[in-house]
Amino acid sequence: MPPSPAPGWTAWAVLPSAPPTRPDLLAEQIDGGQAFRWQRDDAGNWVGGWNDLALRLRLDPHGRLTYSAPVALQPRLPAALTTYLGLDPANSGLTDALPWRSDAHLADCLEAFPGLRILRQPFGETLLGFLCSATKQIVQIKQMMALLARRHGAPLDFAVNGEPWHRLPTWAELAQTSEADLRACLLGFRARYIHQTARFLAANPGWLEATEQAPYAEAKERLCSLSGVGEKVADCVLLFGAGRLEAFPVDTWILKALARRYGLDGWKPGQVAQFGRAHFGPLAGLAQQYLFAYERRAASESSRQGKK
DNA sequence: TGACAGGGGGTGT
DNA sequence: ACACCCCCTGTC
Repeated sequence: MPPSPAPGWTAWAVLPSAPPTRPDLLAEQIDGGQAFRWQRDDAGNWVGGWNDLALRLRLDPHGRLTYSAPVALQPRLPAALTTYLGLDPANSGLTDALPWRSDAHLADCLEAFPGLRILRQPFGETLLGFLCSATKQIVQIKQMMALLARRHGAPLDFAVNGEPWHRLPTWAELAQTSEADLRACLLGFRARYIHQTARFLAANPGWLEATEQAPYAEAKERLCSLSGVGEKVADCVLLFGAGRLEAFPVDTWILKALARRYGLDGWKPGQVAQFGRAHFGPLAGLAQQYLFAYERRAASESSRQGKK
């Protein structure tokens, strides 16, 4: 039996809470390593989602962010989208509290990516994404997420590029999935981490919710007790999935960025993290995202130049 | 066009 | 320090 036809999508509507932006900044915002579920559709729009929500995004000719969603989801938008994109009023103007006045490099980064926000994603989905991230690039992590969703996540009631759209599997669903089936989603050695974490979460109802609510230090300690979660992954989950802007994930990009821009050659991740918290303050995670974006762009520009 | 390294947004031992 | 898995990318 053929799938039922996809219901209609709403007309494109402006999201009033989003300041005008540029295509490259929108790409950095939703596809720059905070989230792994956004892709282009046949028309070049962004398509993505979280939980049971999915929608399309594009900029209108004035650079205003517009969205279109399956009609059934319309009542829950734009509030959910505003929160997801980190555009709630409480998050406005936070960059001004960063020490850019005394840090010329940070000032450059802020200027290069005006309006960049920390996303506010579902906690459990963020954990899944970053459990997959070890020694993987964004494109590969997105591939794992897409396979996990297609094979183990519930289909939602609409199609993207002619394919039914699936939400990510819940942790309860992952607990029912064999490690071999996870491996088949190109997870490699990460399959065991996810399998073990899923079993643990299934055996400890409420544990994830309590972790999300806990104070930063306690939440990080709890996350680090999970299989496959170290300091870097824990900080990513807390930053991008719980709005903890004090979390300062140190990955190889940040290691390189601080070595090069702040003279921290040879410093170890833990030392760099300590420097970050001391130098950038309680919003260190926000600063981190700007440094990260800046360093990635610099690397891609120099590699493009290096080619003939 | 097709192999073939090399390396990749870490964690665990 | 290394292994872990294995896909992507650049290169020949």
